[in-house]
Amino acid sequence: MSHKKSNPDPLSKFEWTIMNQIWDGSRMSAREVMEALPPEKQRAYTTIQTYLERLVGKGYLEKEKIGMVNFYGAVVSRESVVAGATNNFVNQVFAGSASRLAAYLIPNIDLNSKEIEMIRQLLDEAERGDA
Amino acid sequence: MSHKKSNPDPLSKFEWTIMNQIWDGSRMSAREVMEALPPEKQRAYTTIQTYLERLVGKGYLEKEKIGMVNFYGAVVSRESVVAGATNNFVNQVFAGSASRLAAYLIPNIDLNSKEIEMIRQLLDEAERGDA
DNA sequence: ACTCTTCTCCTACATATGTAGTATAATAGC
DNA sequence: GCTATTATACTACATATGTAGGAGAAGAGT
Repeated sequence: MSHKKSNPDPLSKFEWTIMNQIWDGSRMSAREVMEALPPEKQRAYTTIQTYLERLVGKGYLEKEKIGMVNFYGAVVSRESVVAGATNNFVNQVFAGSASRLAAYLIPNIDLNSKEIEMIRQLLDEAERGDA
Repeated sequence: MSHKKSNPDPLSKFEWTIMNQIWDGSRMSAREVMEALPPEKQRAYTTIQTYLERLVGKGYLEKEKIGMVNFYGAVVSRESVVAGATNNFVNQVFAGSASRLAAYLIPNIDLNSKEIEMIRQLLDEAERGDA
């Protein structure tokens, strides 16, 4: 199998911010998204609306009007978008070598012992080739 | 220690392409950069020039004119830029959790046994707290 | 019914990014 | 010395991204 259905246009910085809210929650209105944003990411209400509409245009969200209000829900899974973005990032920054990224990452982040255990676990599985 | 000297403006996609060439090599002219680019990244000669100049403007490159020709060299280390970009990326896409990124990464990339060993090694060191 | 609030829809605009053309200067070959 | 090549400096322009204002509809409170 190798037909990787490619996602829509890549997400821009603030588009990620919006999408993260909706993926964390579910179907949300502009107001709800706005209220869920942390203080440093607050924007004008109509700015949120603009992004929501652009994301519909790009095929990331669908809109459903209930009464007077539009609700927006994700139509692409976070997983697939994250996968695509990670790939792009690795290509851009680590010249395609994900293991180079891993090698960079591990010593440079704070991992607690539980996380370290978890990663060991994953490595074991990767080694055995469990999918 | 906590004064992280923040890099200039973030690099855009094609700016990364250019910077990677220069980091891979060293001081290069526009023509040299152009010739070093893989076929799918070929652009008009003046496009390369434009990027080089923008990168000087952003503080990533310095320009030295030798005879008629400008040569461009990096003034920020690849490491620091990669570090910054990785941070931004992790924040954007993995909501700040690098271990979540690791958890995503490990099962999703092909690691050969040498790389797996290397990462185990790194985990051991991280655990012991060797800097 | 009138007013305040809160939506939606549409429009606008600055800055960033991708992409390259033109005019002009220097140089290398005949 | 004239011509072809190649480099620089400057200008241009489309699309993307960040950001938001205004007009007008709908509903809430009195």
